[in-house]
Amino acid sequence: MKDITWHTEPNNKDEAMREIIKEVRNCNLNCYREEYKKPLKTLFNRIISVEELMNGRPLIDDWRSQDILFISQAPSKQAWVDNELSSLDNSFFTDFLLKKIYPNNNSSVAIEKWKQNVFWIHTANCYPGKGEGGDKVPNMDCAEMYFDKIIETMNPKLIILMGLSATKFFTEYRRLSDINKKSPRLKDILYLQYDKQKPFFVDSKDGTNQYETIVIPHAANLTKLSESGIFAYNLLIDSLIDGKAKKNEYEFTLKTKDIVSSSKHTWLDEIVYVLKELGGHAKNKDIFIEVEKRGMMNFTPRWKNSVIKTIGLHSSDSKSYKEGNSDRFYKIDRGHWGLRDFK
DNA sequence: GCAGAATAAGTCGGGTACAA
DNA sequence: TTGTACCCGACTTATTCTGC
Repeated sequence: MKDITWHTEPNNKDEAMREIIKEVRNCNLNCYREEYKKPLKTLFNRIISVEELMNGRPLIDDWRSQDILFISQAPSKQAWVDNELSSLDNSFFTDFLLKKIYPNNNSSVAIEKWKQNVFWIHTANCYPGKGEGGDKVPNMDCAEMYFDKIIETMNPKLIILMGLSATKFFTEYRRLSDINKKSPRLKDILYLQYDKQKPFFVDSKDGTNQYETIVIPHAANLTKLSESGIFAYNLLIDSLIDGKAKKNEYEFTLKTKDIVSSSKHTWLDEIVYVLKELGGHAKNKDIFIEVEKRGMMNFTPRWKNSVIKTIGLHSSDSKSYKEGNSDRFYKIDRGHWGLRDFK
């Protein structure tokens, strides 16, 4: 990770943000230019020439003292050549999102409200070029240069990460809460958010601050959203919608998952619980009585063997101990076991 | 490029048999 | 009664394929 040093006095926030934007717009690294080899056609049959692509400039939102930070992958080709955040006038915004967030306003008022609240940046500020399928996935150079500067200076109330590319910078350095894998799939991130039924947090670079963060899937296919994708958009709309009149104003229905009932209660869980109940240690006979009394488990004809086997698998005092298992129990005597971390 | 489906490989928990 | 070995099925994770 590149070293970034950026210190901002709170009362200089507006000035500092404008400095960052200026720095982005004046960037002369000319990334991805080798990708612009032939003209490209847009969805509406507009032909974009190589010269137009070459003349594009790094694209970043204007500063209006917004308090929400929205991060997506990269500018579209038309946004790039027009040097305008096209997203502000595409159908996803005007026909869907803005209508849900500002149901009582027309499109132009809704867009203006959105612009006043949301500061929009990309993982890459330049158009990354066209790949075999869609646009190429940008590298992390821009993100590494600017994300922390912007977050630390802006101190946003909420961060919205749209699509896999936007999450990559934060998962790469384990800064998205509850995500321990280095490159998780977007699907898994969305499912975890759905499972928790609440947003994530992104840690600041120095770990002293946390920013509430919602991850949403790319909006290209709203009709094919998974349940976790629908939840993500509900969470977003719920967070952005103003005031208390927010209920029942959007179409998605939130289905609450019964997390408790889906979590599995294993023999290990049961034995640990029972040993705690029995004062941190007990003889097998007493463990059996307590387990039977609780009636939480599946009692097969040989269930007592399962208890003994499970203790052995999780005790380095046993020959059955399996390397890599948690070492939860210690042997006091034959058929007499204690719980290691009992206090 | 992205997401979902299908498939393969690996891991874990549970059940049973049997020896000490 | 206790401890261990073996087997099986369920679940998780990784990889590949396919369609948009």
